[in-house]
Amino acid sequence: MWINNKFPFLLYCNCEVEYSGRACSILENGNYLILYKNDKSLVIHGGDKITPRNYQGKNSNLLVEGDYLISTNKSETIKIKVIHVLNYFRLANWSNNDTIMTKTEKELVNKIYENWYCYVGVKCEEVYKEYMTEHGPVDLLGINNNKYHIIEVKRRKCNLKDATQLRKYLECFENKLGYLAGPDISEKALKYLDKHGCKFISVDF
Amino acid sequence: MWINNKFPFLLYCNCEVEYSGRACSILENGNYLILYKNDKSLVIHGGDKITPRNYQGKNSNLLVEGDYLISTNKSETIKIKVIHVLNYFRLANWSNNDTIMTKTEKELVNKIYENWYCYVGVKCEEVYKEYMTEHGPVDLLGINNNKYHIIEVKRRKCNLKDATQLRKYLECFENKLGYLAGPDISEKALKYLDKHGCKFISVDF
DNA sequence: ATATGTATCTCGCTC
DNA sequence: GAGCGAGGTACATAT
Repeated sequence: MWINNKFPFLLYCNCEVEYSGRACSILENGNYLILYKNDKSLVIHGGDKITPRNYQGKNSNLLVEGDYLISTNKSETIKIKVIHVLNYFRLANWSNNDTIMTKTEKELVNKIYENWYCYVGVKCEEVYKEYMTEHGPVDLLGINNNKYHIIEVKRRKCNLKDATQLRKYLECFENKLGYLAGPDISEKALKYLDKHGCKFISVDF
Repeated sequence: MWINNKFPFLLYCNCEVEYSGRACSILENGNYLILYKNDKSLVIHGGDKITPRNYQGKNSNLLVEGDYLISTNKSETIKIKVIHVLNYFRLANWSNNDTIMTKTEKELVNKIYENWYCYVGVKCEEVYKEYMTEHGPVDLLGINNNKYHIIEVKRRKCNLKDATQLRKYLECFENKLGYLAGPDISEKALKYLDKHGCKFISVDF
């Protein structure tokens, strides 16, 4: 057989792919790159784009039936008809290290937290990070004289969706003022904030 | 040199990766799989997970400087220090075909559109798909006796975010009734709908 | 080019 | 396991 049960492996081949599960899809005949990883996740990459043509999450099962590779995971199935193998080898000692990120949302949250008055313009007796509400945790909450200052922080340009997310949190308080904080904001989002008496805070790295 | 300027190619190697751009990241030394595709996109895959450890969008530039691979795209830079090449070859005739999907949100929208009374329970003189409002297009809008029936459709289980999205659209109308439609709904989302006088419509493939 | 919304989102975290 | 939010989201589409 052209495949053994050793993994992780890489298979570059001419094939066709059928998927059925949450959705359904067909990938017509062509040359694609198939990876079966350490965590038993499966990805099928085409000649362009970053995202795979098809995939299966970790702990998927893979078995060979004649010329077919059959991948199953819960109620999702991928059927690969392998017509011609172009390249096949084990990816020995493939590393599972993760990328360590900086410039995260947490950094921006801390920046506002450490320089509260500078960004919010109101001195608060109490300031909380990740304050839990009925609708989930708010990034920042400051309390001044029984008035609640609620801040939703984004590390990228804020959009309309972010503004509505803020509003969701505002519903949890009575005497309140809402803020959306980030490096930039879209016009629609700014208008929405204005309309609902909320403010935008410009904060960057 | 261990690399020529032919692409698309595949490189399995021991390396370290540094990224700087919208964010910053470091990937410590290990064995990773690097793909440079037809569209000049770059992906660096680790031994687990579906998503790449690092990537560059289409039309990125790639050049070799000694032992370093330098990828640039607009203001984003990836620097790969290649310590040892484990495998390297061209991916000749790599196909750019896309997966053809079925069971999409559009199908569900059409299903409700075609069987309006069956799902909504109200006969409407006018029914529109993708009806444009100040806050963007609503999936479905039905008008009956000057009352507006607004439906937000999801192909998967509906959540709280979906319910708040619906509410955003409702702000654009006066005499209105809101609906969230999908195969299933989370408890919190259902409670939220209830609280705001909206309904859930169960629709499936 | 910018803006907006979807995704078999994926992934991590919390309950 | 379900639910919720972040993401250098990526990607398609409309403007």
